[in-house]
Amino acid sequence: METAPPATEPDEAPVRRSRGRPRKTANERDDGNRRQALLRAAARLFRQQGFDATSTRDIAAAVGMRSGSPFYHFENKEALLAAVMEEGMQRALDHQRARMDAAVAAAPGPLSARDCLRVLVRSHFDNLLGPESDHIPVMLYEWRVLSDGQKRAVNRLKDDYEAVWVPVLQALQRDGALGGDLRIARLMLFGALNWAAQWYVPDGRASLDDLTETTLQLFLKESRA
Amino acid sequence: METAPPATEPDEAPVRRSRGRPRKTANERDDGNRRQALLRAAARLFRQQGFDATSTRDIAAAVGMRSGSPFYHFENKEALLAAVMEEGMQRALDHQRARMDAAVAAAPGPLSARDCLRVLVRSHFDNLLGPESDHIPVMLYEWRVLSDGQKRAVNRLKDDYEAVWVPVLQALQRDGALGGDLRIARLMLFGALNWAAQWYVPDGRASLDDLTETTLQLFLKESRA
DNA sequence: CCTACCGATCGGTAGG
DNA sequence: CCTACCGATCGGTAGG
Repeated sequence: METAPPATEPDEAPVRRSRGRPRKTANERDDGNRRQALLRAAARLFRQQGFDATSTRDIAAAVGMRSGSPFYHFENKEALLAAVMEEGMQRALDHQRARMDAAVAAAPGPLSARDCLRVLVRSHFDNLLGPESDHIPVMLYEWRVLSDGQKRAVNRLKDDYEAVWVPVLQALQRDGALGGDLRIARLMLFGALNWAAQWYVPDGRASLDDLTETTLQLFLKESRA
Repeated sequence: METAPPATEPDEAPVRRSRGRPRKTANERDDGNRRQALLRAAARLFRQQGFDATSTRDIAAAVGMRSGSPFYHFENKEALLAAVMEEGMQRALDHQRARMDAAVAAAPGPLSARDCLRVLVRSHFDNLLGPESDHIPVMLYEWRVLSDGQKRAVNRLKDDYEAVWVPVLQALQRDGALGGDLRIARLMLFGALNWAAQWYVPDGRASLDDLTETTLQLFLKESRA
């Protein structure tokens, strides 16, 4: 069953007339707004209480809807969770790319592997711990709820995300700056970073920049070169 | 309401007579068996499916009980979870101490900080990934379910567990073998280790010894000395 | 520890 | 997107 577009204009539509060209597809725009609101509320509640402990009624109430209405936007509760994760991963990927591009553009010469890692770690902390960043923790801690097909969809994005890291870690290992088996080193690095979702408090003693510096000091040795 | 001891002997009691001194408190012994069976089944199911997704009926069925019977042994579902975590933490602590004592006894001279860390990491992997080791992953991933009082009880054990690590990490940092802020380094180290509960498969390519070696190679630099 | 049961909650739907 | 509703499941209990 697909979600059909609403057949009628809501009668609480804004009274103010649109100037200039007509608002295209007021319904669609509203639809997008409500859908986005649901995703944001779901991400926050899923993170705070867990997927199972959050009822679709909780989510509906958080955005001022009645209990049945979320199912107008999402086929079921699982699909809502999958959408939270996919959007989170897509945004994380976009953010990572933007940060890398900006760093490359800002640097006078080519970036060292060390500099690349700094950018990747810093943007990872943004994605994990920054404002409005519940999506990724939800992905990390509610993974098992997804169906196999949903996992595959999110995994495609995760692969893209990790693909940026691999050559950087390889280069660091070649330089002797990173020890251990590469695959396990990567998993442990992500573990160290992702674990911060469990203990980091934004107003605490350390900023995300501080975390980033500590990460580099902890994981990198002096290069051979 | 407290769980009262059963007023009657179960009539499926073993027919064989006890020789020697009478089995003291046959009920108690049986009680312990059933309680232990519930804890094991609960740990396994909580880990596989999550706390909320596991019904007390699932747990009862797993040990051959009817739906209401777990509540003879545990006041409620939360208390069962708390017991799983407390037992897991207590056993982990015992295992850690035994491993350390054995290493000290086996060594010809005093243990280096590096050797201590190796023992601690290795025993941590046992606790996290070894056979019959669902309790600790459950503790890591269902923490938020506990009440404040339950958290406090488990935290006392966690503090004891971590207390063994702190001087070792301090010594390594003094030697220049460990970089970064000490508190954050500790959290990141535990993150790297604990994350393995998400990806490690026992029959896979790496043994727990392999994981331990990679951990040391990844986190430790050459000592200054 | 079982039998029999209850009240509450929940995901989801029909129909507008 | 709301109203009204349903079937299923669940944690937990009384009484033996």
